[in-house]
Amino acid sequence: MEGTNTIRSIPAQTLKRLPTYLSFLRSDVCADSPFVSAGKLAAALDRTEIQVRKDLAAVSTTGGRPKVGFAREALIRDIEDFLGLRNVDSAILAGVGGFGGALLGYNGFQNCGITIVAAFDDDPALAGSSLHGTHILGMDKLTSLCKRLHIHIGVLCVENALAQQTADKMIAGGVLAIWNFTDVTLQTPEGVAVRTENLTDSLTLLLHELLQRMRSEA
Amino acid sequence: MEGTNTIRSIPAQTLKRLPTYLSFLRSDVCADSPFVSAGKLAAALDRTEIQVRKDLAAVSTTGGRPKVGFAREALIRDIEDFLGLRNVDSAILAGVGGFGGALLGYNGFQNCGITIVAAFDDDPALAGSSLHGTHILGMDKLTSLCKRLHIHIGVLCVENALAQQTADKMIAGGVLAIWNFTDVTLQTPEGVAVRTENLTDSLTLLLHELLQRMRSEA
DNA sequence: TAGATTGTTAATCGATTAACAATC
DNA sequence: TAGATTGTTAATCGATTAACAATC
Repeated sequence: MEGTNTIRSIPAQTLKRLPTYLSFLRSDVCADSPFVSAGKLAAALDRTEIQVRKDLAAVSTTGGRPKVGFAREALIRDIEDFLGLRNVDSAILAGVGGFGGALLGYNGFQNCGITIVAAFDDDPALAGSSLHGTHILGMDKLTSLCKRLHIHIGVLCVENALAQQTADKMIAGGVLAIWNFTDVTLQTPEGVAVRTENLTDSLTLLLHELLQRMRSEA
Repeated sequence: MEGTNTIRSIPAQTLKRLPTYLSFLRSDVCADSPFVSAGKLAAALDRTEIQVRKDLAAVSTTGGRPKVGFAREALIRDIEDFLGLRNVDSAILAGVGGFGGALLGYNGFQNCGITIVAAFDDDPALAGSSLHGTHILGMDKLTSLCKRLHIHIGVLCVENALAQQTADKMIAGGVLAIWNFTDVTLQTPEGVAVRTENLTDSLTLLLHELLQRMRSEA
């Protein structure tokens, strides 16, 4: 119960919003002043001021100054620390078709301190080539390479039918976090973190919203 | 207050889970039997049985049969109806670089009944060409084409810096639903539905989870 | 009948919002 | 001082879970 090393725990919903705050704080829109108020963040991110204040209170170490706001730089550092960023890490990517190929050219990895050290694909025509500066290897090399280089992050962009087995290969290689771009709900052991970007589900929800609006308009 | 035409309203969190149920029900794993139990869904999708039962109760018109489960086909139809799918609709896509290009080859659109009728890009080298069977036009044509063809859905894949202004063009053309693949929080009028796939935020949360697990392991 | 499964009502839990106090 | 903004405590709201009844 004692000790300062305990990991602070914050509401799950607050956690989800932190990256949004972070990217806004880092953006040009904020760069003009060394201070940002909760109200300004709220307006830009389309949330209530009270919610933003509470969220920031949960992670800010220095707190804000009445009438002034939060020191931008300090707040950025607090959020980064809380999220555990500022760690450079390596990752591999499986499935270079369509999406996977596009992701190899995605800046976001660098912004998050991630380097894609290799990509894998079943297509023999691709093995040996490289894309956006990343080498492509056969899928059979995935597990061993992850083991050898102690890779903990895998990006999964294969077809749905291959999703589970490819995830299994990653896990066998020691991967602990999977960024899942397939539409499959992966079955993984306890220790493995999975984040699924299910585009089909997401599009479905957008269409639902559209339809509702068109209905209520009629 | 009276009348059967009122739109049923369900919890927001239930709504979010419906597409997941739907895609599982449609999948091969379910095809062997005409019935599915809440327990089976729960196990496959990593949720509690009680939650699934409550969610299904909210949308199922016929209800389930004790000891048997829900009729698969009927349940699929109920969810589709509720979500307002089974409407064919047209969409346009802006920004054919990286992601946008990959999305043009994405099956999910057809599965959701969406046809991408045109793509737009600022790069003059691309205008006039086509990719994955979709014509690419200059960005200046976006608004007028949307108006002319009564397009209501826009997919936004341009660079962050161009995000807002491109969204504005879509809205000027009558687009009512934007699928946003940029990292920008768009400012849009009331009537417009926006769904943002902020990959950077999502990756950030995955890294956070990874770090927490590695910490607690140590 | 017994057992599996659905369906519903009540209890708990967590998140958001509101109200207000504190401070520069 | 007055006003803007933060910070905290209490009230409301919604979602999840638990308990149990209903049914094939």
